[in-house]
Amino acid sequence: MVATMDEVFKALADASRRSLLDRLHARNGQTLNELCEGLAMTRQAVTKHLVILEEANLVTTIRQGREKLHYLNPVPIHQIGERWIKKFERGKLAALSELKRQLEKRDE
Amino acid sequence: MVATMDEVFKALADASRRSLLDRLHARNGQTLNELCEGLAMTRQAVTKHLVILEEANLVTTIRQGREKLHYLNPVPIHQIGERWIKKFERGKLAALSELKRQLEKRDE
DNA sequence: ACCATAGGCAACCAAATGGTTGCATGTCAA
DNA sequence: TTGACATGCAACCATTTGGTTGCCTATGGT
Repeated sequence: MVATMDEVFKALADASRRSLLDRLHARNGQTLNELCEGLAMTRQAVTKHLVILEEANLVTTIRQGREKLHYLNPVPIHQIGERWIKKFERGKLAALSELKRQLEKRDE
Repeated sequence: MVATMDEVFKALADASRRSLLDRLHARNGQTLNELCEGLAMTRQAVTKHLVILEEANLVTTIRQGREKLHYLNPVPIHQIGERWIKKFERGKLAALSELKRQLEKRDE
């Protein structure tokens, strides 16, 4: 349950998994079969992706009878933004101007 | 040179590569050998990681004599934040309250 | 000119990844 | 209670990944 940031990054590395998050973002609380619709993948492949997303705490599930409802948990995504991306925003301009300076120096 | 968002996500998925970005963030414009220092990895392994970071446009290099200087390019990181993460920030509260509602419903 | 230094290239390897098929289990409805 | 439907589990497979070793090339200093 205590997903590491590494698990989140790894979970987000796959386009199919990002697409599943997109689908849940469009409509939350879908069943496995609903999430499979229109995908060029077997149900079992989707299950595996969903397990990885669950382990990264990006998706939470609720069993309801024979159905399993999948809910997007945006918190880890938000944390990536706060804890990781923002670190690189600071000094962004400084880094770029230094790069520009070096690129110009190269052509002297 | 036109790195896809998929390349960026994949590049960020590896902890060693994120650590290399951290090092460049701490001190920009390092050589390959400098970036290797203190790492439990051969130089060739680091080279491979740097190639992946370059292909994702996260790192730009300048050849200077026999040295190759590596510069962090924070733009793709910023774009992930803008184009991808922000999408999930919207409706974050809505998603969480819906999840809470469902969790409560489960226990009835 | 020579040698140490910085980096590049290629072959190879084990493990992880993303996918499949086949079968088992659990639940709802007639 | 029986069948259809929703999901779970496990074995298997090809490809990708992250790493290694060994050798080659290029540049700078003495």
